[in-house]
Amino acid sequence: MDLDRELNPQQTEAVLHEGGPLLVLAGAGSGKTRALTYRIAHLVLHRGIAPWNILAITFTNKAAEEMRLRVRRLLGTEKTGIWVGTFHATCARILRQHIERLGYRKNFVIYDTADQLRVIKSSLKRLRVDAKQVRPVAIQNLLDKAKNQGIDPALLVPQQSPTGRIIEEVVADYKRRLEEANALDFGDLIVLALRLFETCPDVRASYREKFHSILVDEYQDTNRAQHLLLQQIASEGGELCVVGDDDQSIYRWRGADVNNLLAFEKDFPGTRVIALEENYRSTQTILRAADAVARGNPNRRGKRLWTRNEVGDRLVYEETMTPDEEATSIAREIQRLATELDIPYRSIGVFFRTNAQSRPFEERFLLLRIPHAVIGTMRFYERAEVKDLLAYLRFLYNPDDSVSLLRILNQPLRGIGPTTQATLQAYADEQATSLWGGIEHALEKGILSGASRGRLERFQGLIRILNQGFENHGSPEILLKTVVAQTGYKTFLEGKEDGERRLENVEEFVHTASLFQAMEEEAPGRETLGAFLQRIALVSDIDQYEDRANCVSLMTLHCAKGLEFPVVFLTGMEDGILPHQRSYTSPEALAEERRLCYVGMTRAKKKLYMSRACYRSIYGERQQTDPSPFLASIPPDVIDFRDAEDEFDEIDDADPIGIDAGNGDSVLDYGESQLDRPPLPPMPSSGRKQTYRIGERVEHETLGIGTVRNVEGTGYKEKITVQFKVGKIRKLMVQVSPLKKSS
DNA sequence: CCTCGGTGATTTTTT
DNA sequence: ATCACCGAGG
Repeated sequence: MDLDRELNPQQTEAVLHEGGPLLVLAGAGSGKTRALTYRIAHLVLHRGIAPWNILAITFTNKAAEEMRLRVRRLLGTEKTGIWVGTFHATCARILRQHIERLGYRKNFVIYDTADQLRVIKSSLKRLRVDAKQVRPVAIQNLLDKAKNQGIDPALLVPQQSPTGRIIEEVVADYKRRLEEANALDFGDLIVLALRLFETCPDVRASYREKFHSILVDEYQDTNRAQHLLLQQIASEGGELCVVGDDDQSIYRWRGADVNNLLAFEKDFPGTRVIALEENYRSTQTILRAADAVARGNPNRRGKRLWTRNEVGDRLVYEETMTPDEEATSIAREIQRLATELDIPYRSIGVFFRTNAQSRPFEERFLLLRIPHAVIGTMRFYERAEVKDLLAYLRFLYNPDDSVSLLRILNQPLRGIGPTTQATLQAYADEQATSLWGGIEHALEKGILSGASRGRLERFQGLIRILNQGFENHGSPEILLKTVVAQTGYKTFLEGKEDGERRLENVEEFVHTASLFQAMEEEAPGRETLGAFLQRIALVSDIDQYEDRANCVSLMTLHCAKGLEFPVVFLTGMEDGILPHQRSYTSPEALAEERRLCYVGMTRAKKKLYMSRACYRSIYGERQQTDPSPFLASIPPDVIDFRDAEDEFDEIDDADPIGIDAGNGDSVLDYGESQLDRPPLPPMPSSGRKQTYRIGERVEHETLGIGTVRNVEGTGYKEKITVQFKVGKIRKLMVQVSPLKKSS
């Protein structure tokens, strides 16, 4: 390991730093992963720190895997003993050891978002609350928000609101249900680890001692709870090193708080700050354009990213009429790149803001036979058949997991339907036990009658057989095979729609289990199953993303974080799509959209394309679009305007629309481009401003008070979408509707 | 108990 | 456009 030759001075400094906290501000493509892995290697090889005294936190499991690999290569050994993982995985690992100290049983399961929603819905039902009155996702958001901040969800229940009491009850019931099921949601993993350290000083002390050296990647995307956790385990004598980039903070909606990064020195006094500003990834042109976009935001730490790379090509911006044409045009360009320039498909990334935008690309690419992979849609473990089987495993691991039990009770069908389930649930509630506890109790006491009793007994018998198999060899693979065989799951699938495909998924799942088995070193048993389930609960699809196949990668901007491609297509550069409609609710949300744009742009190494469709269907309704305001920030001399129609007239009286954070002299700095112009009649040259803004309150003669959700068009074509208090959503023509502004 | 069709609501990003 | 939920009929 030759530091001087392989690292720049700032990276070297980050690697060598000893003692107090270290904050590395690492711009896009500045080789931060390199610095991090070298730092780890240096700790072990030259400073005599034992690998098991090192904790490295990454943002995704994929990043963890990669770091593990790189560290292994540097250290030259297979088993390093270093803890590398996401916050969630790390906390799960800690809790697996000590959760009994918090009154939970050791065999806890992890509830994902869907499981969480099931619990909330059943709580609502139990409390006889109409799901329309209190939306389940609203509860879910509240729970999430609280746990991300490390506070009790009860504290976030709105006190004034008429539904406050109900929400309070649901939140309390949710908590009870999860405890009863011995289940933790994602937020709990962090919060409970935090509580473990707070309430058990001895445990905390042991981890403080263990983790002499802690490294955290993507620090800008940590939330409050994670920050607190770090404060708990980072010891005074130890070394804490965090790496991040405030310009790439894109998970605010998930509770991430850039202030963790911005105010790091305040929370950890004596911090040394190092900035990595040399970019090794992109051309000068791409960097210049991206930097200009980033500058549109206030409150940045600010940095000067530079590169020794070539100037490179200008960016290409293209407008088409529809998303289909956008996809067609990009598909053709990709073909051209592949044939004329010999660019392999795998070096091309196509990004979009929302998953829903991927469809036209998939269709076009399929048609033109462009090999492609959509990253991050319909995760494997979310497919019904996989979830079913997983539920069996989870239930066998933890019989109190009622969500899983409810899923498998009648799957495959065995005549234990909703009615029976409700009866059983009511009985279990009465007995203050989990659903399975209630069922066993009911069977024992002979409370149930006739048919359903027999069916339940048969189910109980099945579970007994499975449990026996589990005791004999707890290997997930064998257990899974037993489940499939004993339940007749394959037969169950055969008749169904898409049966073939689903059977394949079952096979694949079994295969995954066998791979997992092969990785484990200990003899299979309860622990193995627990570890297997935990892994499944915490991996996402980007983690599975393998770039060995020569495919064009289609993904959302969020998925693209941390990746790079020689050629990038940034699509849907439209106001309302790239700054997403919903981000107009707050300046912070809007700033995040700009960062998202920045992240997308900085993924590109050589070529960056941006595009927009002038019309897009939203809610299945065709709407005109405006160019993304972010385009206005890009200096005109680095961008080529390519027009599908190839007509290019000047507009003289156009008003810039939306927020204008640009320097005002961009080619793209007009509100509407040629293609927007309606054929007839021509727009009047005056009165083209929008008179309403999103979020404004309005009063309608018959519909009453409402809030503006969307504004489209200007002048006599101005239309607003209003959500009225009475619950209706209406789209109204401003000029003709009996409307007035209200306060 | 299942399937079908209508209804209404709902749209960001995911550990 | 798509999905979840509900009630009616098989």
